[in-house]
Amino acid sequence: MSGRYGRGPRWWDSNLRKHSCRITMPRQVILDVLSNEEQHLSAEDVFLKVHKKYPDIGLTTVYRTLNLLTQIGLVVRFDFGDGKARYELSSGPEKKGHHHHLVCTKCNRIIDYDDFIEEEEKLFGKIEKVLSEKYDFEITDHLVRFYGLCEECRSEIQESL
Amino acid sequence: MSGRYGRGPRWWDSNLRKHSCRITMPRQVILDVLSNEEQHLSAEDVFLKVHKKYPDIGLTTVYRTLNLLTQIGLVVRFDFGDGKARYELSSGPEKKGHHHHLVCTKCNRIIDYDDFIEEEEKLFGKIEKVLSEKYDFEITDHLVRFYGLCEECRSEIQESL
DNA sequence: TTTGATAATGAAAATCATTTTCAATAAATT
DNA sequence: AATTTATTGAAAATGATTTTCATTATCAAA
Repeated sequence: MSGRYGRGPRWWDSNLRKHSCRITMPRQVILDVLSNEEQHLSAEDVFLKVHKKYPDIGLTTVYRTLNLLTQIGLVVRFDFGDGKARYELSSGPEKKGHHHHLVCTKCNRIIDYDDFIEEEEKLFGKIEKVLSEKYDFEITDHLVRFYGLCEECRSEIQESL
Repeated sequence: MSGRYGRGPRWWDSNLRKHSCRITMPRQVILDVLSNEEQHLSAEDVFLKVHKKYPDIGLTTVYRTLNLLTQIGLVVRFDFGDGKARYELSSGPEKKGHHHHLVCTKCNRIIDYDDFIEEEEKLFGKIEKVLSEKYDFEITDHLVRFYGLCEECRSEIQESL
């Protein structure tokens, strides 16, 4: 509810307008939170951060906004299998760019990496080409994730022996 | 509830015993369903198939059993982001072996592929090695998924223009 | 700038997949 | 066959997310 959001226009305004979405305070605040955050936040994480400064913004709106932003492509949604979805800004000046994940199966820590080895990027292009032809499938994106144990969890296990 | 399962012992019996799990009828039936199925079934899918022949087996047991089987490694669980988990036999004579997925973002169809191009397998070994060292992370598994539009959905879109 | 149409919001209720509880039952060991 | 204890099913509980609906704010037009 209420008022206008303090700071000036943002780079995503045009993005919202393009999709004929109104530029509202909750949307601005939620995008601000996302753009100041390097981690993958759940809807509730976003809500809590938003709530500190703007207690009037409800959880429902956070969900609705995250869905909207995902649909128009400003945000990417990940499911890491712990029951709650995570969201991350996908484009714009603060964007992270394409990256892959390391997921610790013990503590659920997620490490992003985008320092691909040279062959990695080249090969994905090639794989996508081969697969599109073989399966008549138009590939638009890919997801790569490595599962295992992070250093901390490994040492915990060591100690308990 | 009730009775004993008709057919003789199965290859997974030893697997269950190893983990001191009892070999019960619901478990046998659920494993039979999974081993006769090439698709990725949701818990409810499994329940419905099981229910046809054994209406006494409840949905709760299906969930519990799928969790158990996942824990002992007989089953792999996937989250494709549509809100329900999918399960698939991971080992044994009928097993599928490691594979990757093509996911249609329109109709949610999932295509499995395991006819990797030569470089693909080689490269993943290499990437895993580099990452384990760089991030001090012990990699045990990986997940690769390509998103896009399957042929049918593409032609639907064509027609609607 | 004010106005008006309508998109967006918040609170509460509804959903939906999955988990927990608990008393009854069946599997394995004796 | 008897005993122990894991497993089961039904119903209730949970937790994330969505829907409903009356109210409010945004933006385009006057």
